[in-house]
Parts: sequence; C-alpha cells; structure tokens
Amino acid sequence: MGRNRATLADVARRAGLSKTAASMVLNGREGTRLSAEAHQRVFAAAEELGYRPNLAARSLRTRKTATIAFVSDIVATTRFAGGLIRGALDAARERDHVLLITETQGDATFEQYAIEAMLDRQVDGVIYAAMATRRLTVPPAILGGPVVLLNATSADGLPCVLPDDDRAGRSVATALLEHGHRDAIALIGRNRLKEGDPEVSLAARARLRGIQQALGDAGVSLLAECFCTEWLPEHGYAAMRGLLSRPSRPSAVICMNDRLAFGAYQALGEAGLSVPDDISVISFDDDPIAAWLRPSLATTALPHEQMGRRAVELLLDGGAAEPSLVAMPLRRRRSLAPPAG
Amino acid sequence: MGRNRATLADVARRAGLSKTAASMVLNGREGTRLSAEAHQRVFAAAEELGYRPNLAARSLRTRKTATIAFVSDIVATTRFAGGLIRGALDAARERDHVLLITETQGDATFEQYAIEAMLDRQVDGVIYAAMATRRLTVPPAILGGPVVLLNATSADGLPCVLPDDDRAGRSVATALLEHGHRDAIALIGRNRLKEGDPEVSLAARARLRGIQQALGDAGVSLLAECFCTEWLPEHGYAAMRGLLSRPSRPSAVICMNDRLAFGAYQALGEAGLSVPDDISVISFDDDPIAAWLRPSLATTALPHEQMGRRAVELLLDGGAAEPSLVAMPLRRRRSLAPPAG
DNA sequence: AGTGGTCGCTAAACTGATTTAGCAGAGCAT
DNA sequence: ATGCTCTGCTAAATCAGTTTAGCGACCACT
Repeated sequence: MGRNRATLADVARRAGLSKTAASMVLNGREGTRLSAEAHQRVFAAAEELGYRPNLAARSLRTRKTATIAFVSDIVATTRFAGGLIRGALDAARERDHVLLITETQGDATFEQYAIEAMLDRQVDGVIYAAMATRRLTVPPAILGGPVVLLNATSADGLPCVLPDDDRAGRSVATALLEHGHRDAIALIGRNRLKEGDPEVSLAARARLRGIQQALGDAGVSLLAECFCTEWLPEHGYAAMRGLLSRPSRPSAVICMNDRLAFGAYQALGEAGLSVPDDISVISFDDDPIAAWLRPSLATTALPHEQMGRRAVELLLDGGAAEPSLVAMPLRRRRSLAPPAG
Repeated sequence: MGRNRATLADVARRAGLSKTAASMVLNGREGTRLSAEAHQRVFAAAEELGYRPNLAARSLRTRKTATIAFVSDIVATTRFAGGLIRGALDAARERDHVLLITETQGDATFEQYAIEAMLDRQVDGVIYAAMATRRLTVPPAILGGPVVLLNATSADGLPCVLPDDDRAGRSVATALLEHGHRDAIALIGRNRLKEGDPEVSLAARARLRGIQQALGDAGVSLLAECFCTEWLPEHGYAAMRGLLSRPSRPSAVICMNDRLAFGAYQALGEAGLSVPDDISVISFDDDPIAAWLRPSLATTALPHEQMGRRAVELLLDGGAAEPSLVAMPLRRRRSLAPPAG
C-alpha cells in the first residue's frame, strides 16, 4: 500500500530547498520569511510529485493523528447506528479527520482490547457511544484525553450528546391533543426496568415524563397504560389486543417506539379496525418501518445523524459541559386524525 | 490522549539493557542470543511501566499499521451495513487489526478524499464495499496495495466477496416446490434495470436465474411475474393488488426482497386473505422485519456478518482469485404452507 | 569601521520504534 | 601466544516528518 510515495525530502530536493523550507511552505506557516518564489517552487514540486505527507511520521512528532476513535457497545451493528456513524463521518470529514471504529459488544475483555488498540494508535479523542440511550460507566483508560459520550451520560459529568426525549414526549402528547384527543388516550410500552434504571434506559423515563407533563398541563389523564417487557412488535401486538378487549376503546394510542406501534397495527388490522379513522397512533424513533406502514406512522425521529455530528463537533471544537440535547423532530403522517364520532 | 506513556527507551533503561534488546525481547525475535535473565528483566520492566508500543512510530519503520480501510459507497449507514461491519470488526480483532471506516456516499469527490485519507494513514489494505451487490469500477488509487471487494465485483478480477444469490433463488423456489406449489407460483419484483445492468445490481439477475432454473428443472413455469420500479413496500403492495385482481389467484408468491414482501402482506391483509392459508410468501434478505411480520416471513438471509468476516480474511490471509460466494441460508418461517384445497 | 537588524534560508535535533552491523569477552584449539 | 568461534549485548542508522536554533548576506546607522 502506498509504496513509492514521494517524501518531503523528495519535494525539497526538487524545489532546490531544504526539508525545513518545504515543510513550512506546505504547512502554510506564518512568519517564515521564505520568498514568494520559494513558495512557488515548493508547491510546484509537491504537485508534480503528487506529494502527500505520511501522517504516521507527522503524528510521531506532533502527537496528532487527525483520527477519532468511535467506540460503541453494540451500536455499529444495529440499524440505529447508521445515522450516528454517518453524522460522525460527515463532521469528521469536514474537519479533516477520520474515524477508527470498534465495537465492544458489551464485553469487558473486548472493550479493554478495543480501547488499547485505539490508544496505541494515538487517536486524538474518543467518542463512546451506546445503542440504547442510557447512563454508563466510562472505562478509566480513555479519560487521559478528550472524550464525548454519544447517546449516553455518565456520573463523571463528561460532555455528552443525547436525544431530547422529554420534549419528544411532550410533542407526541401535544400532537394528539391538537387533533382533539383527550380522555381516550392509551399508552403502550410502560416498562419498570427501563423507566427505573438509568443504566438500562434514559429514554423511557424521559418520554414518559414528557407525555405526562403535556397531558397534565391540558388536564388530561391517560385512559390506560400497558406494560411491556420489551419494546418489540410482538409486545405491541399483545398490548393492543389487551386494549381492544377492554370495555372502552381508546381513540388514540401512544407507543413508546415504532416497533411496538408496528405490532399495534397488526392487532388493529386483525381486529378490522382502521388507523386513523378508528384509532390514531403515534410513536417514537422514526424507524424506517414507520414510513412503510399503511397508513404511514406519525412518530418523533431519533436524530441520529445530528447526534453523531454533534459528538464530533463537541470533541474537536470543545463545548459546553452540560448535556447537549438534540431535538427529535415530529414526523406528522397519516396515522393521526380527530377521534371518531 | 495517551500522554505520559512509557516508551521503549524507558523500558530498556529500567531493565538495564539497550533499546535493541528490549525491542527484540518484546517482539519475541528468534535467534537473538539474549539471556533468559534479560528476557525476564525486559518483561518485568514493560509490565511495571504498563508499556504499550507506539504504533505510529513502529509503522514508520515497518510500513505496517495493522489498520484496514473499510471504504463503502453508502453501506455504513444502512441497516444492511451493520452485519458487514460487525463481521469485519470481529475478524479484524482476531488478527489484531483495526478498521478505519469511511463512506463515499457515491460522490466522486468524497471518494477521492476518503481514499487519500486512508492512504495517508498507511493502511495495510482496503475493503471496498457496496451497498447493493453490483459490479463497480475501483478507483485506481487503491490498486497499489491489497484490495478486497465486498458485496461487489469489478472488471479487474480483484478478490471479492458476494452472497450466493443464484443458489438462494434455487432454494427459495425449491422450498415452494417442496410444499407442493407448482402451477400457481407468482413472482414479485422483476426489474429490467436491476436485471440488466450489473453496475446497478447483480442480485436481481442471479436470484431470477436461480428461481427459473429450479422451477425449470421441475417442469414448472411461473403463473405471473410483476415488474416493480423499486423494491420498496409500496411496490410490493401495488404488485400484490395487481395479482389479486387477476382471474386466477396464485397459491404462492416469491418476492425479490423482504420489503416487497412486507408490501405484499399489507395488500393481502386488506384483501382479507391469510398467509399462508390462502397464499404462501417467500422472499430474500432476512431484513429484521421478516421476523416481525405476522406470520413470520420465510426468506433467505443475506449473510452480512460472514461476508464482512470473509473480506478481512481474504485481505489479510490472501485467498483465491475467483469470487468468494457466501451461502444465503433459508429461514423457514410461518409464511409457507401447502396450497389451499 | 564596527554594530545591529532584517531577510531568506538550513543544519540538526527530535518523535519512538525496528534493524543492521559489529564489539567485547570467554572458551577452545593450535 | 595466537587465532577462531561463540555468546550476549549495543551503537547507530533508519523511517518521514516538525521544530529549534542559528548562519551568512546585505543594509542602515553611528
């Protein structure tokens, strides 16, 4: 790979100048008194030779590699990860940086290994990302340099980037209120573990709080709340069947994520009920399936790309100590309508 | 990041030996005549200082970075990418390598930039991945070193890793034949562009060929073939509606991917038809939604993890020149049943 | 004539590893 | 005593950059 690359010495020789001169010119150093002609010659020589600096050599001296470690528990493999990585890649490129990506799979040995591999390569900083929005403990090894937590917080008060689930909860509830739903709103996806343990999830609690606040402000309380052990389609399906077996049918359902909503759709379809004519549905995440469902599902988008981008910005440009909350935009789609009757 | 790291010189000093000795001991060099005691002292010193070699410095000398470039058109952001990356990460870790990931977004400027960024960092090789299985033209810049194409081929005869779509097509058709379907099998997802232009897709043609061969061998021909401009749920929905409006209803439908199948399910649901009692459905990809559908969708899995893994193995361990085909396992699920009546 | 300052540039040190070439001392045969 | 080999180890070069310190030429000023 990259044999025969021209070196700085080659450029200098061709320009008839010293390595020092060539280095300074190519780095655009201010305050050197190199002549305009010297600049010309160096640029010309570099151009002709197709010179590109060897970053390994440079970083040996400067201790900068223009490389960021992106360490995640398991995020790189889920479809949620794509956005985080893409955003981070974009922002990194804009700043002439590159991403070294590893995954720990939640395994302490792998994590140890991954972090050492990154540090051995002299990365300029670490983005430590989690798949589920949650609080975690940062391995001490990475605390020697800049760190940003992505989709996670820690007790250390490290800079972090989180989706604004609280506000998302409010906007979901508000959207239903705006459509005229009041006393027949049900919630699918309560979960004691997720709501109670910040190391499992921060999102569940925040979403719930946002929903309750918005409804509370409007003097409305939930018709029903369904607990689900997981947030998968089958649980949404079961929850919705449970709701439909009750005497009073909800006019609208909030699902804690789109996969639950997908399951809810399935139950509604089997029951011969129509979304949104019989029941409105709204949800969180903006999973790709949300747009594929019939009718398309209104939801609040997890702004993964922006979050990934923000993490890089925070890491390289520095930033506030308080958590950086990224708005979750509401996607208004066909699953919303005023209550029937 | 990583200030205060002990250097080889520190280790040597503490061991009371030269850098040379320390280097040789730590690298386990054969044929040096260093005493057992010298070995002891070096290992002890390295241990006590928590020594880790600076890979930038090492690679300057050895021209090896233990780093692989993973360049993709757009793969890193789709949910399909996860598996490719995870497999590659796993295999890389097993070989003490690390992945530098970039995305070109199909943009020539970005691609140029990404490749230069990788080469500047002296990567040991490049994995060039495509989102859609297709033939592509490899940028000449990366041909200076080892390259493996992932989910793609090229005219250059470079080593490449592809899913075995042809065989998948045969196993899909065979599965239907085994359930007793013969003369009422329909196909959703014909597409002249995908089938005709290898630079757009190799999968469409291979899947189709496999299906036709298996059916042909059984003396069966398709009841109907639906063309779709894209392979999205809405197209599957429209195609299935079209099929249902015809006089003779199919007993089974093959969809060219799971998203089409999802759309087909929607149309069947609306028509009040049951999968698999009225119509069996089988498909390709094993998208996460396949398992979430009710009933769960039989499909052939794109073996992304294995493909990513294979690419790294091919790159580092060398391998055959012919395309490395990875089997697409058939996932037998509830959407298959014998034809009604 | 000597001094000081600016201009335009370079030699050499430095980063942290690997690798080549070779040195000092011991043991042994002649 | 001399030459030879073997053992156990090290000095120094090398990779490709950046950075520090400073040199020689020229000019202006006293």
